[in-house]
Amino acid sequence: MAEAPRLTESAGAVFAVLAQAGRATRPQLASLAGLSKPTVSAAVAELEGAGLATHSGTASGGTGRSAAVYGLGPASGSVLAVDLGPARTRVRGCALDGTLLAEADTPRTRAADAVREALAALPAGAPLRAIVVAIGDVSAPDLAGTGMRPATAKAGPVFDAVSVALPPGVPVHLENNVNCAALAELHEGAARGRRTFGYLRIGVGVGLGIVIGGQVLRGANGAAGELARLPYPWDDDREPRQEALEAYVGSQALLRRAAEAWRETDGPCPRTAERLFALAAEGREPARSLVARHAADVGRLAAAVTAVLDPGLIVLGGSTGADPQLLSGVRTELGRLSWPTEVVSSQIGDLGTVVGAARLAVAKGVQNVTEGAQVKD
Amino acid sequence: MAEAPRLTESAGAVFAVLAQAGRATRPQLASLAGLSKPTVSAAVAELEGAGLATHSGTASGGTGRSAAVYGLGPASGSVLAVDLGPARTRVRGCALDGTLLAEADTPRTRAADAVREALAALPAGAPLRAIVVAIGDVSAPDLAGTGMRPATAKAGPVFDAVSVALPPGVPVHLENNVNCAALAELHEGAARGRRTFGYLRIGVGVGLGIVIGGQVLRGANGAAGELARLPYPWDDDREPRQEALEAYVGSQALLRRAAEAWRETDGPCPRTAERLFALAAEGREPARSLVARHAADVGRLAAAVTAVLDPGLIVLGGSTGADPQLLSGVRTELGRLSWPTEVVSSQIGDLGTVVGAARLAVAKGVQNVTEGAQVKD
DNA sequence: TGGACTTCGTTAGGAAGTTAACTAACGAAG
DNA sequence: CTTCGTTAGTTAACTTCCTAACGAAGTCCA
Repeated sequence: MAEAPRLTESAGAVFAVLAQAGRATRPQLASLAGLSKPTVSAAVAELEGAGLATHSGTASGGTGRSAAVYGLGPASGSVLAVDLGPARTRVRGCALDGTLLAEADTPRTRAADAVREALAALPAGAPLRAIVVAIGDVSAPDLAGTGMRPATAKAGPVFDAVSVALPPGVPVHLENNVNCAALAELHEGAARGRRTFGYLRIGVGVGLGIVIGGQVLRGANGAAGELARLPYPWDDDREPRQEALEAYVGSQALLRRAAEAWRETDGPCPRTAERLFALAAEGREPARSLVARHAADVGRLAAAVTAVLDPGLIVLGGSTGADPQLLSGVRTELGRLSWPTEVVSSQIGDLGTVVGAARLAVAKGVQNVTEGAQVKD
Repeated sequence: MAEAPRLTESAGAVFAVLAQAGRATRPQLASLAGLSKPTVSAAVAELEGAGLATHSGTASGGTGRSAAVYGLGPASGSVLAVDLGPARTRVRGCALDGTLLAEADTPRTRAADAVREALAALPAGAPLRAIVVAIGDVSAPDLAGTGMRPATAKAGPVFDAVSVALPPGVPVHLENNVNCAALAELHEGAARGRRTFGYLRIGVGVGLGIVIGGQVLRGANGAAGELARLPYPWDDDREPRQEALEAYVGSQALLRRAAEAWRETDGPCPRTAERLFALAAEGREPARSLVARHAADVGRLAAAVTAVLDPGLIVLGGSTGADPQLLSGVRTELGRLSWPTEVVSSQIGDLGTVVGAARLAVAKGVQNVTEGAQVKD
């Protein structure tokens, strides 16, 4: 790769806000970046020269002279987001303004194919600036040196399988899938406009994505939000066991309790959480009481989060957590136990993880441009 | 008050690092503030003119020309820290470099006297730039408008009693006492050099001060770290009750359990937690097993914190929590349940709260100088 | 069609800070 | 006592960005 033409500080700032806005006029860029008009003019000229911005039409704002509109140029390049989900692998390629450029979706086993497919669909001439891989595991610094690796064996093999398909020389960032989904809620979901909130995901397992001041909180071991480790059961005369909480509040446990509670007269016992919730929505017993009970359990989980963080907002997500049937039960239990805290359902479904990973990748990619060099971490 | 002579940005930056360092030469200021020598020279001249800095001797660094040393000037003023503790009220007046200028300590009932005493001992000519009041309560914005007030009735009356003694026109900041103690550990205690940790205080009640990236985390309601609201008891067949945890793990509960476990042959039953710990230190039963049990309980509390935050370090404080006898038991239980997390005992005793409040007040005071105006929040 | 008005973008002058080079002051070695 | 190396502080030229003012290019309205 040729000499990276280092940008001046103001040009970097303008590029960052241009990427965020997608397309903008010079006066808009000036106000967004907090710079003066002459400085923005100079910066735009610089970006245009480097191919990082292009003139893309004009905008007439009713009265007055019409302004030139700028968008990202071809040299700005793209980023890649990979969600190594439990069942499917989802890949997205995006421009630095967040535009979707390529998409792929395969079964987990064909993860590398999905990556190759998406890479092939990206524009060839421009640089790939960052890769974010979302995994259902805590990640740790790679012992070898530069990169990151999943901390446990859980996500290791799939990650390795995908790694071989990734182009060399591009910074790869590992991120927890719940954290990614939280970012998706922050940017285009139920937590838009917030600076601090918790994204509580309830499905087969439980997890929490913490956003404080617009930033994901990762923790010293990248394990912040790993609620499965909350002490449970916990009472004067009971010893907590490791990971017992997940076995209790996860969807497996929900189905197990359904099997126990179900009578012959209740009809066929549901095999999936979705089916159980559907029956509950029809008001059928014992589905309804099981779901109500589940809501109280989730409310307690939320109370544990609130007791520590007091985030002000909790977004419920995940295969069982996102169901609006839970909302009132969760709110009641949380209100009973803890601080006034808003509770809403996720607005983004299964795609949350890729979407959030793409947001993160875009942010890394923009950093890569504005800081001129490879971005570490 | 006369026209506040607004400082230039660089002079403000230099003042901030000078306050932090206490005394420094111009080259030191340049490197600390990240400014060039000429700029620092200009800034120092500006500060000296405003009385915010004074020449205070020279430092010869072995070889080469000896540099002029500067310290804070008389116009830099002072700040006040007030700890409204459950038994005693502690007040400290400090210069903006942290130097202790005045100190007072009275029973809780004579809080206003302590404030007046300390105020009288502060230099008269210079402005009082900030007041921080530490209380054992969550604080909320004052309904009247500008200030803050304790959120519940718990600390309200004492706060009002102190308020009348505070000079008008000085920004008052309320802060939770546990958060203050956490700041003390951060700056001059067991968490020195850390950026993120949790300060777990166990005494009559339980509380957690959270420091992330050197900043105290307050939460949406100022209630972050109010662990008393953790769901407890919690099991498949048990309903959590509000505030039940504090009644269980607080020192009252410890003494209640001691009374239950004590036999005639064990000698006199201890009336205070200190006495119980002393007996345990001698290896006497049942004190030893009660303390061991308490350690496991604290470990579970720590595990709840770790599951949410993964802070990497937990500092144990408070009347029972700070006892080193707990350490190994807490570490064992925490290690069993959660992530690798360092656990150490507090290095600062009862003074932690005032010391931390003073740190906070100094920070506010420096902001007050560099930003020229009243600092809100 | 031609002001009147509004907004865009550029030009000119100034404020603030940086680098580079120079002078000033101090200690130690000859 | 001089000389040399080292560090402090100043001066000068240059960079970057801002404010202010002006010319350019639109819309609105008679």
